Amino acid sequence: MPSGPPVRRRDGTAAHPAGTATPDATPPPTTLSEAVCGGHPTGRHQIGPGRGCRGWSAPTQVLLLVSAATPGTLNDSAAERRHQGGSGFGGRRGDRYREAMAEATTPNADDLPQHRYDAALAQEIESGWQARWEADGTFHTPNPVGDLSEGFEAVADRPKQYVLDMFPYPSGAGLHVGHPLGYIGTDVFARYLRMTGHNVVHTMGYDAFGLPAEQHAIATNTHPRKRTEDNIANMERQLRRLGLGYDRRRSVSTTDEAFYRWTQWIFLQIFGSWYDTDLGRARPVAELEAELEAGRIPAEGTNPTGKPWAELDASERRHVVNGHRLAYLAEVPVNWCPGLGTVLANEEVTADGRSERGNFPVYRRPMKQWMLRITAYADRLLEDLELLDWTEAIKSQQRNWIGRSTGADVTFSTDAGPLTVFTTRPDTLFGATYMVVAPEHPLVGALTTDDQRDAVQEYVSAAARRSDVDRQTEGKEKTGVFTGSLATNPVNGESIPVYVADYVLMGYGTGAIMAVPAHDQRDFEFAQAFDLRIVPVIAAPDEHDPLVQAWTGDGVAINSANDEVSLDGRSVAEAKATIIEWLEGKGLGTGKVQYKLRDWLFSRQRYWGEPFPIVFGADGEPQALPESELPLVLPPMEDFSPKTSDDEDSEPEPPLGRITEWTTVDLDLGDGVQSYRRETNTMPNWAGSCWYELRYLDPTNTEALVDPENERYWMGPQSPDDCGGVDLYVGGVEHAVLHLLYARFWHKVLFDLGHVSSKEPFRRLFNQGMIQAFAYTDDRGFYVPADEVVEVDGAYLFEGQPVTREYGKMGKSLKNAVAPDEMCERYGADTLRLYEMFGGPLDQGRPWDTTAVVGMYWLLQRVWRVIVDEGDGPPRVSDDHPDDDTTRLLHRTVAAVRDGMETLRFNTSIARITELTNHLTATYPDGGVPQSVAEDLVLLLAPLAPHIAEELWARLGHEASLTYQGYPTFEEDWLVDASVELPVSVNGKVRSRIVVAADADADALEAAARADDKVAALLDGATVRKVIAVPGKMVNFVVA
RNA sequence: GCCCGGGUGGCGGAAUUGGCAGACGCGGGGGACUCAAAAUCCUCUGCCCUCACGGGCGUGCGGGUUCGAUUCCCGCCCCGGGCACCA
Repeated sequence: MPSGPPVRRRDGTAAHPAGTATPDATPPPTTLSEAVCGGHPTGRHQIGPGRGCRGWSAPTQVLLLVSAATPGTLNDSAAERRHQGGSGFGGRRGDRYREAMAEATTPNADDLPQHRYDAALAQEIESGWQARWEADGTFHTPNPVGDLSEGFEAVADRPKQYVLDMFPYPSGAGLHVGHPLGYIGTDVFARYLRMTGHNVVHTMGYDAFGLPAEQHAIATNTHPRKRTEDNIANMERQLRRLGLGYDRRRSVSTTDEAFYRWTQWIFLQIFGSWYDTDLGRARPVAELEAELEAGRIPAEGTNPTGKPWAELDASERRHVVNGHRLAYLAEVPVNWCPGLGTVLANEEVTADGRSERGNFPVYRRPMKQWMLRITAYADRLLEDLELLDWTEAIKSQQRNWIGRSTGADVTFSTDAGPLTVFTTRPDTLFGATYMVVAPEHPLVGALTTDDQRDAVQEYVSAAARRSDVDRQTEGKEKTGVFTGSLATNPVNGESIPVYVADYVLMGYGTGAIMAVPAHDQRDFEFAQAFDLRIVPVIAAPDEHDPLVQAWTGDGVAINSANDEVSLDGRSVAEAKATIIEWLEGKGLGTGKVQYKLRDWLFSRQRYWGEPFPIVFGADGEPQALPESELPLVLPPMEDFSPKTSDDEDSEPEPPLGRITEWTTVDLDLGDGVQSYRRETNTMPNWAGSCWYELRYLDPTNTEALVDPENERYWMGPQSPDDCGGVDLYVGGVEHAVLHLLYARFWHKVLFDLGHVSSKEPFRRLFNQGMIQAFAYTDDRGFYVPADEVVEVDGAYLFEGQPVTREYGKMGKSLKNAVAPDEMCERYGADTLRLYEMFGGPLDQGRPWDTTAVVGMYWLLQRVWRVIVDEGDGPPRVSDDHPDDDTTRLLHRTVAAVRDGMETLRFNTSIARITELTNHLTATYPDGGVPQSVAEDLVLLLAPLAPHIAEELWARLGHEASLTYQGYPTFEEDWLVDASVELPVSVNGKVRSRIVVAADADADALEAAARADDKVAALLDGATVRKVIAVPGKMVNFVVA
């Protein structure tokens, strides 16, 4: 390890490198094995009396790290610091910030202890250690191979852990205290893992393409790259200040050319493959071409000429192959958002038909756009959820979005030809009394009879005019028109009318349904409105009124038999199986699985995104750019604003299309040099986040997106049934069906093509809660700055006027944001970290309460005082052995703190550390805490409050950072008391307590309980019916 | 409407999952030290009755299982989130 930055003594007289002994001091440990007390990683840091490694303690060993980067602060005396206004306010019970700020200067600062842990000292410690960690590369983690592999052999035997945060969009507003909740959580966990002997990869990057940067750039007339880089720099500064232990060499931004080169490369892999449904995986299109050559029949709809492969020309063949690709161009109904000037994915449109970003209206229109065939993976995306350690909430959202339904396709005959429907209830086929086709159904024209033509045409065009928004807001009243045609029910030969109605959607199933009003509520409502027959075919319970609503529950089939098959008496499940078998035998239908998931609309008409590595030849068919052309760099532009409009019928115009010198290019793609037209759309901002976790593992690799060996080491399956992936992924719940579904899809494509060994990108997902805060409105309903509101006798006042309190998201609009920088200045980053972790389990939302932060500040001050003499600064620990009470509490604390760490319930760890600290201040009011106990306290605290822990560790005589120090361990023997106090209850009510030996058996417990005065009094004269004595738990007497 | 979460003091939250409800912290009350303050420390703080001793009630509500329920079962209520004419 390189030596640290210059180290200053507190009085500024002499500088020594960290851990270097002052002349009159006992030398500090100099070798690694000495310093780590038994040797990390496999060795455990033993606590308790009698362990071999004694700490080193000398009064003159007063080391304080000061940032090398801020030499100006080196000569600040404590007194000077105290006049800078930041100190002296945090420690007064009951103080409010504003009062503290008002008395910026503390009277007679020289009287204050020189070594008090106050805000100024905390910041000095923090910036000093942040600088040293950075200079030492403390959090650099080696890879098995490649550029970052130096030093891997030394850690190769450790278990690995990949701890990941959802990387942020670098917003211009900067962070508020709600943002880093998850980052602090992963940092605490990663630090704990390092101290328990793991090789931990942990870093942070930026998801920087997207609309806000572009919109802001347009507004301020700067290039989005400039804006993005400024925001990233600011965010890095804010995060650095929190002491987050990242391997910064691994940081990436999705907007880096070196990064999006590989985003484009992955797109080419997707474009270059097709989904083989027989094998259930993606394969390169070259293999498809070989199979087509060998006689494979092209997939339905991919060969409009109908000619055999051998007779197709090059362009026609290209068209056939393009129709199979996982990335394809298609004219489909898309979400057109004129207000943003771009199309959007289904996932980016809200339920009421508006854009998730900007809240502009979205219209469905057919347009030719890039699609990714995520539907090919619907089954695997659904099934593999079972392999994941995710919350049920997120899994169910994904299941819901994928929307798998099993049922059957059934074909009815009509005069216009066969009409196929999808149904999940083929068991109710005998109850089908009419049919409905969607207004957009291709058979509508053919089905419509002359006398119905006017009515149908009017209905269809009215439906087309209405946007999805209108259809939704009009409620669920059923409308429709009879087409004039009849269809034949294949199971009973009945003629039933065919209607056109907009409650049937073209985009799901076949766009046509068989209607069973007795057993489907929507069909029931339509049948009521149009006076259609309702034939029950499932026996409903007596209390069900068939005239009020459909019976959709279970039951036995009735009225369901023809000459060949009878469902009568069978359950729903049996009836389904029976009728599907019959339909398949007759060629009238097939069992079918249907999904709600649609293919992913992947193009955007925006500037600030990855350009597609695609060109179009003379035949208009898309072709891949050769890999040698990557990265295809986003060309510079003066005016990159999108063409926005409020006109629903406007046309998308990608900004890149305006750079005529860029849009055409001469290339040789195998047919000699020809002129090609570039794709001018860009990728959606989800592209980079679909794979960034892989790039962290090998950020400098120029040969591959990630070296397979590095991927296998960090993300590969750990056992035969393991899907592999990141060991812990922490982020907000808002990405349940966007990023998390897209990333899984890309990862599975890369898996199929052999680029990764893990089936899933994120093995374990943890959703951190959101920090919310109070906000206040005045009598006009306007928000007032929350930090200027005061509480007086339960009322809230702003500038003397009463205001109304609300509770909501923290942010600019509610004027209730609190910046982490402000907390760092008032208390230090360690206090902020502790406060954020103390609020509750990481997955729970919580209110922000600035007045409560001080509790954690006081805790750190107590910890500091346990170890450091506030007046002169030397450690005030002793070489004494701890007494048994202290040792026992220490072991219990260690056990509980470890448990909290492992379950991500850091709040309980902090509570236990507080208890230990309070015990030490009470037991050793005048100092003299045994050094071994002090060291364990510091190590316990280290993942949570790393700066103060490092500083105390150094002051206790250790040279090396404690980052890789072994975390304290406990011994079971110390967890049990010799005697325990147990409750004694009579008829379930606790009446007394007895003290017995911890291992007392049931008889001994009962005897001790009966001997208790209070219990004896209660039992006197009563009949004891039963005695329950549970050793180690309690005694209960049941009396008459 | 359907699907997921979740309801514990004034507040954030603990409780090894069937065995002392309320750890720890904030807020609040009282006190020590001090000329006074700051800093620090001690102490009380679920609700109700009682001068007190003590007693009663308490984990959203109502039932049930059990010697014993915050924990398990049944039925409701409320809050948060997601989906929503998906056949």
